[in-house]
Amino acid sequence: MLEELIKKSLLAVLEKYSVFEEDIDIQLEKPRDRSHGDLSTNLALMLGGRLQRKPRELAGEIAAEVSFPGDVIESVEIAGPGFINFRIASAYQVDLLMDLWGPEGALEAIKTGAQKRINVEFISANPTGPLNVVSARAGAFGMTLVRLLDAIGYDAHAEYYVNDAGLQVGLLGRSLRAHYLQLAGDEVEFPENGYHGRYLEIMAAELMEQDSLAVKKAASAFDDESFQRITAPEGNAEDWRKKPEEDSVRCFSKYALMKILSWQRETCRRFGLRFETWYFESELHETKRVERALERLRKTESVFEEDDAVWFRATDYGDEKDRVLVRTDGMPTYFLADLAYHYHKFQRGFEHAIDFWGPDHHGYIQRMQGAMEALGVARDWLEVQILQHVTFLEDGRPINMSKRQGQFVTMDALMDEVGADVAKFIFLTRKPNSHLEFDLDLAKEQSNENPVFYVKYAHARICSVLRNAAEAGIDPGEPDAEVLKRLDQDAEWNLVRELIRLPQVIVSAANSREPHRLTGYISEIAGLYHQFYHQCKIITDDEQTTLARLHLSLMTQRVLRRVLELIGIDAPERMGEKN
RNA sequence: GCGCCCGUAGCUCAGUUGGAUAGAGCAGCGGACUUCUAAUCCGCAGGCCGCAGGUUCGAAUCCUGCCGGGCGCGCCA
Repeated sequence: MLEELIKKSLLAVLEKYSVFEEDIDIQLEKPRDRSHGDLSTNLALMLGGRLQRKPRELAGEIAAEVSFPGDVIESVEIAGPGFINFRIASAYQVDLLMDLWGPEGALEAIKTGAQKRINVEFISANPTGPLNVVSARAGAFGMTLVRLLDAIGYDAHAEYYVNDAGLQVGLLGRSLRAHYLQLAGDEVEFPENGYHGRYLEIMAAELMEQDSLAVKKAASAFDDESFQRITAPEGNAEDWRKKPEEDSVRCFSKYALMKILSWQRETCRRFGLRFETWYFESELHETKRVERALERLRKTESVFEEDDAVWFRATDYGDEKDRVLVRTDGMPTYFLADLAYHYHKFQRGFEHAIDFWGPDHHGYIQRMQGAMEALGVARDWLEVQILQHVTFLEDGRPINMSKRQGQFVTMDALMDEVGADVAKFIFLTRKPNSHLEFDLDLAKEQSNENPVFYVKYAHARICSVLRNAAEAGIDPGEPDAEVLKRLDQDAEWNLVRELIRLPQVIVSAANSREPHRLTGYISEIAGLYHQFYHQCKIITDDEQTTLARLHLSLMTQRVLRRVLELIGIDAPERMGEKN
């Protein structure tokens, strides 16, 4: 690593001042202003006070004495109040660039994850309706983070938790049943707080037409292992209708759950989300994991009974209040099931777990981590990322997204209107913890001005240049260091300097859980390529120049593809209707 | 009331974890297509980084207090 080398060389000089490695954390950073060199350190400023020296003077001495092996550093200068600025030799920058070309694309060096297994859980929406746009944002973040973690050498596992055992599913069945009975002409009272979504009306209408064979067939959509436990209820809606209310509701619930999960899964596929596991809450109950988790927790003396309920002493673990585990009616709370779920996640051998939650769940973090701690799992084993809400604007006005009102923007509608790629890109331009305002009209009507096209266009433009080269009978072959070293224009080097940042961008995006750094990075790359394209004619009469610029184009293409792959966006060969 | 998040150009947001003259896109104004794709590029204009203190060589960034906005504070999930 270049930075390590510079630090080592600086430390060698610092010994004269009786400053050693353990005394100081040398910081190297890329200056904003390029005239300040490629890398800069503030160490003279940091040491000035301690050594009773003027920082600028000190910087001068250090700069004069420091030396580097090889021809890596071209120049060392002091500037400002005492910064020491380094200029990296262009030949060395070309070497760094070439590292990006191999099959691992210079990423071998950043694979620090040691194949540790990390579970990344996201979306986990209630199975009570189609996925909405909040889930879309979570999907874009979660899936990209999984790929980022894999890229730096972890074994990341995408997981979706299905709350199929709670009261909401019963309410869903009750609502579907009410819709159905209404269609069938029965007098029914709609359940209090029931689901009024149009999708349930449609589902009820479909049910009118379906015989038991059709119902069974609907279940066969689930072929993969995660969904083995999902089956269709026997018979058809007419049969269910005749049953006693409780049995009847159960059948309608089962059917609704099955249908909605098939929608959700299809929507995820369409959005490019690949979950390795769909984990069902009902399985936790069936396998007695909920009870066992409670038993285990009881042994820790952080459980007590009061008012006929069972409580977790969450206040001992940093929470504001103690929390109920088992309600007065003997039913476990969502919290207990969820904690059993996370404990099982731990038992399944994940060394770390990352959950993406909505902002309304942030008050839930303390009790969850507290309970895990009580069970003997380190507090930071579970990491919770809060994703702020998305406000969708249509006609300049926010859209009400309450499911209960039956009026919300679905993820499918979003993909229909703006496309999956545009949506993903926009979601990933903001950091997780900031609110996102998504103007639907702007995204679909003025989609040419969307940043995602800017990046795609840069990629397509490169493809076009390469096609033209091929047509002119030029075969650039593989990028070559000797050829690239002939680059001599500012626009070319601006691009080179940015391209070689790829590894560190990936590392920082992964470790900070901020995938939005990727979109910023490729927007920058795309911009620099467009500038280069305008400033430097690529295919010229000069064979050497042509070759060097084609190689630079190939490198840019490689980097754009790599990052677009991480985000899950298509890199088109040419721009057209579809993009 | 308590807790968490946010406040940066007219709008939407970045700001490399404390660095040098605070950036980009959109909107506005002015330029560049006989050209390897103009879905692009170049230029201009736009700022009390919510306010006030503090920490130090140095603060949009860290600490404290206000102001303003969002969310949470269930034996719901």
